Amino acid sequence: MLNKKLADIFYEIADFLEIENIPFKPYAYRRASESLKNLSEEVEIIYKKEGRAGLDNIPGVGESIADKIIEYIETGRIKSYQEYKKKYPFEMREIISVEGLGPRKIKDLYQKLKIKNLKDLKKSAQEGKIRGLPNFGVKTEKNILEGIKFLNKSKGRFLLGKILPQIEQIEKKLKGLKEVKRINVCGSIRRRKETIGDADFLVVTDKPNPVMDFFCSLPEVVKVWGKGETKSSVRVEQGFNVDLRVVPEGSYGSALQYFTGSKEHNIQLRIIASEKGLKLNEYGLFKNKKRIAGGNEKDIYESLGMDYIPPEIRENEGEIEVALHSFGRLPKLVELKDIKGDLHCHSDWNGGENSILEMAQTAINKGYEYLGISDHTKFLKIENGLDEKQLAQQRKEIERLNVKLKIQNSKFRVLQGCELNILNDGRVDIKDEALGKLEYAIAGVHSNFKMPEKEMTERMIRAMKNPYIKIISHPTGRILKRREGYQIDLEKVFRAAKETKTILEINAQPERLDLNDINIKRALKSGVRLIIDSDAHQKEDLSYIKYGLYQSRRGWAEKRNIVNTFPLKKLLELFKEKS
DNA sequence: GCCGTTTTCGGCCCGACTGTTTTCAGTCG
Repeated sequence: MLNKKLADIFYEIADFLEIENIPFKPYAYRRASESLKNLSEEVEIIYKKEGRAGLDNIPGVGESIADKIIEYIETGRIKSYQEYKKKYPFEMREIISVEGLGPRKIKDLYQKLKIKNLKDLKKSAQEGKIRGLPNFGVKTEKNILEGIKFLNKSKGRFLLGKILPQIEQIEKKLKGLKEVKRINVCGSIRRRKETIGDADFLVVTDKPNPVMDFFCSLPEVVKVWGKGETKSSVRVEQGFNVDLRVVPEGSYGSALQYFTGSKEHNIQLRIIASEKGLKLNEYGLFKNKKRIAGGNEKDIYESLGMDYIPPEIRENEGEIEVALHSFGRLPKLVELKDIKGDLHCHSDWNGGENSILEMAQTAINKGYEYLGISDHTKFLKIENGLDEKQLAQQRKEIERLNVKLKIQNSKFRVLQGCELNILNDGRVDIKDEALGKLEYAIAGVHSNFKMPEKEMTERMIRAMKNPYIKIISHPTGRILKRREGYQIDLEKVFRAAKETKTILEINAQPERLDLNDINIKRALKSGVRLIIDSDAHQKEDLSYIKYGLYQSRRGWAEKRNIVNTFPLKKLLELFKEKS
């Protein structure tokens, strides 16, 4: 957990340096921060194993930042950071989340009005005290108030699973216009990040006016922030902003590349361009004044001597080096059509909405080969968890259903699993004898989330040693925007998963997405097998699988890494490997 | 503060917009 803490500290130090108008250093600290956040190993372990040299190998970490990391590992604090905190005792990260405020303005607000947090800020703005400050005005004051309101309402980010359907609907409507020649959504939505700040559309059209008119008067639009020939910006009823930009056909590819991001990816790309004596911006890739690429995105990457990089992995997490053929190759990312089944869903046997038959029918319509029913077990009374006897009864129903399917000449099969509860000591709530009669069992932590890290890790590893438990569900327990995951040593969990041949789940519920992208990448590095599961509680939820798929693509997963891309026979053989 | 095969000093992505100014600083993506 130190990595994240240090990443936050360095990010804040960058803010402080910006306040003091110190050039370039903020950039260095932000880079180190980003690098730590995405590190697959904990810094204290690196330091213990390899000492200072190990820290020095972390990109963006040099002498001075290594010193600070060591200081923190050894003393639990960083002196220079504490001094900054004392000098600028305001809630930087809290206030900075207000749109339009950066470190410098925040410093002015503190020094002139003693504003220390969002509450102070709101009060001063409401009392009209801000408008009189140099470089502030009535409009800034008003924007601050609106910014605070927005923050309170939305906390700034939205789940991809809530936004994407809405955006796809708007895209479809815009596509229907005869004036629209090309359209794409870009930004973090195109990269399929788990949470989204806002949405951007890019459009090619000869007649921007009717397109903008149509866009700004969509029924879901509740406010028009601005409307012009090249850019319009609206708020939709769900509370997020959508921008639409019109770009010339010849710049469409470079604009798409630029507005898709990530920012870090783009910075790196521009550096590569400049090393080749080229200049890259949203209008194209230029050699001197001549545009050598821009019309489509693939040409940009190609002209820079790179393989095309799928949007989901454009995070400057090594994809650029690989695409440049410096080492390795880009992964051939898993696709939705590769998915052959779903092994984590719930039926009406434990209080779900739909019968096993209805769930199976939906799975058949999706083109799946198999569906695993994995209802909760008895410890979860609130979910009507099944006991050994009920599992046996359910088995009969599933067998009858499979016979019927066979008669209909369908190759589709329903499997019986269950979702066990990992008790405090790592045992589970169903007897082995009953587990032996199922095709597989999933196990997950559903209670006592606040256990200390060591105990939680041992708890989960003990469950993985159970030969009947083939899959661990939602391995970190996090719920987006609501709760952090449990304290758990994932490196140990990954190692144990590999040793015990236990599959880890990528739970595709939009608010879970657990494992997440970073942990998927780490798990794959450890040689762990993964599965994407919808955890559907009703038949419609089976389509959540795509959010897990996006997440696994962001984690560089290939088809071979994801076991529910395997045909049934191979999957069952895999289960037998562990026994 | 970091980085490096034109490197151990000198450069660090870049353009647009906003709100404040009256030529620009700060912020954003």
